[in-house]
Amino acid sequence: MILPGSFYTRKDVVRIAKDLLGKVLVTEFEGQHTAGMIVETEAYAGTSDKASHAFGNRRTRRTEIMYREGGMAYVYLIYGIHHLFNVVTHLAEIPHAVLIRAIEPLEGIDIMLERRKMETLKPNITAGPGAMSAALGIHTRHTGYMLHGPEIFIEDRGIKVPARDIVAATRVGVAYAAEDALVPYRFYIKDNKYVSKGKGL
DNA sequence: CAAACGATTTTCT
DNA sequence: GAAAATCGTTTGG
Repeated sequence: MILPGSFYTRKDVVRIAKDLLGKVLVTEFEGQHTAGMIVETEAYAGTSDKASHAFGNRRTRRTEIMYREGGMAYVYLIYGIHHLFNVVTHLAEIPHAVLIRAIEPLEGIDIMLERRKMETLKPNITAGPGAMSAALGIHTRHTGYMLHGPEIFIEDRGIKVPARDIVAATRVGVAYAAEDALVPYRFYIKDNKYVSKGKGL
């Protein structure tokens, strides 16, 4: 089943980040169906989190989407090259979000290979937020899209991830965030080949 | 209006 | 392991 809005509007962004592990992210762009199981996420806890774009209640055209009600996509460009896909959470006016960092390909693998210009299926096809977005065809133009379709949605297919298989770690690429770089807001499925190799602290 | 920079990936040594 | 690639957003004049 497709996750309902109530899944995203909960107030505990860390809990949502953990709950998203094992869910299936699906995109349907121009008739191209691709899907993968989420294996790695990071939580960004709004105005008090120095690693968040919304730190200090900063509202700009780019971050405005995080102040909307949970349940939509926030996609932005990083390093001028990579598109990163986030899920907006919490209620309106509270800018929380979960970054989806990696998935395990399930459907439309041939399409992903083509988008990534790869010959064979290797873990790095979707290991890492920029790579994953490229494989699924996600672009900054998709910011604001609802996460219950028709083009982007996240499903619960009954996959259960045992608590002992969820690993908490520090977030990647946020060393500038001082003490907030130390919080264990990154979650991934233990021993999964598609988890990115990015280093926390 | 100009300048600096980043929630990364790839390539080359 | 280190460095380059590359551009929209943010910030300062």
